[in-house]
Amino acid sequence: MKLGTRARYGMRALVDIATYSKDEPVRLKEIARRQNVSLSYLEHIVGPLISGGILRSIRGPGGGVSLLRKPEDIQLVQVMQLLEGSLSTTDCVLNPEVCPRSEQCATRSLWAEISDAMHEVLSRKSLTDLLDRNDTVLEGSCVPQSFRRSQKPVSLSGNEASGDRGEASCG
Amino acid sequence: MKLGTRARYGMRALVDIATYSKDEPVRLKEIARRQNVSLSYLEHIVGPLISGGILRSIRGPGGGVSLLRKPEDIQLVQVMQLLEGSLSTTDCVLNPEVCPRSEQCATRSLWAEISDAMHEVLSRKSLTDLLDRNDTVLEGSCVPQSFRRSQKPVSLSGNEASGDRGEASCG
DNA sequence: ATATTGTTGAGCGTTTCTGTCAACAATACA
DNA sequence: TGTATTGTTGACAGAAACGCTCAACAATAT
Repeated sequence: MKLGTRARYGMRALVDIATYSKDEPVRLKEIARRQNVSLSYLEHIVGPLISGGILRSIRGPGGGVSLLRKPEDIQLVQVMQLLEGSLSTTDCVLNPEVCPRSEQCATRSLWAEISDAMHEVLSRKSLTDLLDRNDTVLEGSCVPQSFRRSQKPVSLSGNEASGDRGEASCG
Repeated sequence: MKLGTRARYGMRALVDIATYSKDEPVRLKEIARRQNVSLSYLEHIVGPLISGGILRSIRGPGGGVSLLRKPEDIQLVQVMQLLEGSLSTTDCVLNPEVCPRSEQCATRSLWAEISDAMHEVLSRKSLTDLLDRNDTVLEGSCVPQSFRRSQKPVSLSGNEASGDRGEASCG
């Protein structure tokens, strides 16, 4: 039940934008730099937030992305659905017809309750709830997961293509 | 945030055992048949439940698995942790030290709240809560996900090794 | 002994995830 | 108009996770 990088990076990007976009849009390149995410990847993460009506984008010099609504009007449940897709823990929760046993299933209601619990937490929250904390220190970040797994990734042929960033993700 | 088959099959196996093991243990082969899961796979799913103290196993003829405690004493939160591992949505929720930004992270507390919400639902529930429903109809089940994806799995060289089971999972 | 049943680890094919690259579209500005 | 800048999109690739099978093994009953 671990979240993917899309949800984690995407949510942090939103916080970043809300923090640094006072009147002008924020360049993706800057978000990528501050959040230690590759620009190429961030573009794909931000895409759904734009088409989903959370962000507005402006191309060309002086362009970037900015919030389409005020932070208090951005529901995190919508953000999560755009970033991660449906929040339901099984397909049968949302689409009972995919399973002939749905009506009489002993476990389906449990999966539904778990899904609802997550949904409820996110329904109660807006982007503002992530900004209340006084951590404007968005620069610097976490050791990426790959660094925590094996003792030595060894980095064959001295390739440090992703390692030279040094740190990237986590929360 | 979809559950894997381990959680789904494992939970259904527990319900199956609670239903069909009145005094004698239940053979894995029978659970596998009723739940439409392969025996080989079920063995691996059941393993953690045995080592985790949920199930007792007896080898040899007349053997099988049975509940080590009464259903009302089996907390679903423990079952889930054995089947799925930690319920936390990110590593930093449980181990803040994996991430230097944990203390000041804008998003970490959100991930923690979601994790807690799931944890709380499962903490309130025991296996009994899955047995209350009068669906002893555990036989037959769902169309496996692989059947819903492509139109035709095609089954190269007429191999129906897993296809001849016809249906398997879902809830 | 032998058949039965659970236990464990290795491994394999597929899918998903994470991320990169390249071509492209739109805009600002000279 | 042209050029640099910025976002948009799709194809793709490597890595990891997932789902599952197989085979060797251990324990038990008869």
